[in-house]
Amino acid sequence: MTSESQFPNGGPEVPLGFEQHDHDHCVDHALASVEARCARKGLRLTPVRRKVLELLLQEHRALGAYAILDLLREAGFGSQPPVAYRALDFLSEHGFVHKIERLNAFVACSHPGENHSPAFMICRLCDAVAETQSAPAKGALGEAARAAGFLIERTVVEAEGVCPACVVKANA
Amino acid sequence: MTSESQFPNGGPEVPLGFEQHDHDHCVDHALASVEARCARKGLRLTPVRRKVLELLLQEHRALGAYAILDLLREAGFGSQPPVAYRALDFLSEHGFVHKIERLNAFVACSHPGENHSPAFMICRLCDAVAETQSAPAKGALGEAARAAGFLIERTVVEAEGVCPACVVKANA
DNA sequence: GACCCCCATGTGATTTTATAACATCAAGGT
DNA sequence: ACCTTGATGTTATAAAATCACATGGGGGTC
Repeated sequence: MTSESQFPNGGPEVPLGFEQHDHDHCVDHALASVEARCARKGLRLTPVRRKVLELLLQEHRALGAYAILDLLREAGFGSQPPVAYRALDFLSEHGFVHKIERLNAFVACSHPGENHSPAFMICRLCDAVAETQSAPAKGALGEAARAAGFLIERTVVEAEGVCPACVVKANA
Repeated sequence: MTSESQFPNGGPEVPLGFEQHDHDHCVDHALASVEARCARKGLRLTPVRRKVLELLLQEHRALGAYAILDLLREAGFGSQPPVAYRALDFLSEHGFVHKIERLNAFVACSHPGENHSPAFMICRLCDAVAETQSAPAKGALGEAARAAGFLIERTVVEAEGVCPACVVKANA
């Protein structure tokens, strides 16, 4: 397995996570991890579903359902919208991909753990998306919910702004 | 001006904010406040824009752009999508209404203050939406952004769950 | 007043995103 | 062999959003 020092100059131009890394390795690793989790839980990671996940991991950025659909077509799968949406439904239901509401687009989950409430940073200049953790129920929102008697089941947390790379470009 | 005790039994059935109140008064108050702010800032609160805001205040829940469009048509305004979207763009640009990304819908802002980063609680059973404040930049997300060098400009915070009224119904 | 510019509105057409409805098919159990 | 269940393929349609271009109204300036 290759080390990240293989890319002294940054490797492939992949913005997600705002940092460079050994991408092939990270795709393989993520796929293997999802396969293992599906096996453990008795979930069926069928060819289409696996392909959609692989595409999202490979692209490593937020893709619209129709962009995914195009890639599926190229890969020889069905090319009608429900094909993509059904795979995305499955994958996001189980936390393997996340929908970015703000972009109507989807990213592969970049966190290994089982349950997490993800938060995203979206660059308005280059559309890069980085995933991180949030604990919205712990802050002001959680307090308001408790006070109102509202039961939080799920949270959408998305920050829009400028990613480090674009900040540099903007100042150049 | 009427006091809220006018509705000992809850008044009109309006779920937003998860509480009952004197709705006519709150609409008038909000409209007047927005008018004042527009006057101060030199913003043009034109008839369509004012009407859209009024409709959202009156309905007091999240409305899709096309629902708004229908109401505009009934009120004698233009009825093509851009009419609604342009008014909504203006109103949300200036913080008088907010878009609920999760629902592709819009609500009137229920907070008077100038700048605020709103957060929303969305009931998955009755679609009621309550606005509250958040400080996402203060928690885990803010920390991650600082660490990554990401500049947050705007945040989307939406909690999905069950509102107090529907919790009661569900237990009945 | 005539002109111009800016901005908002009206309108038709189109694009993008998402779902409904129904037929087919493969895997696993009885 | 039969049935059930869940996944896929396909056609059609709904819902959300934008593009492009024409019209019109208010304020300036000369």
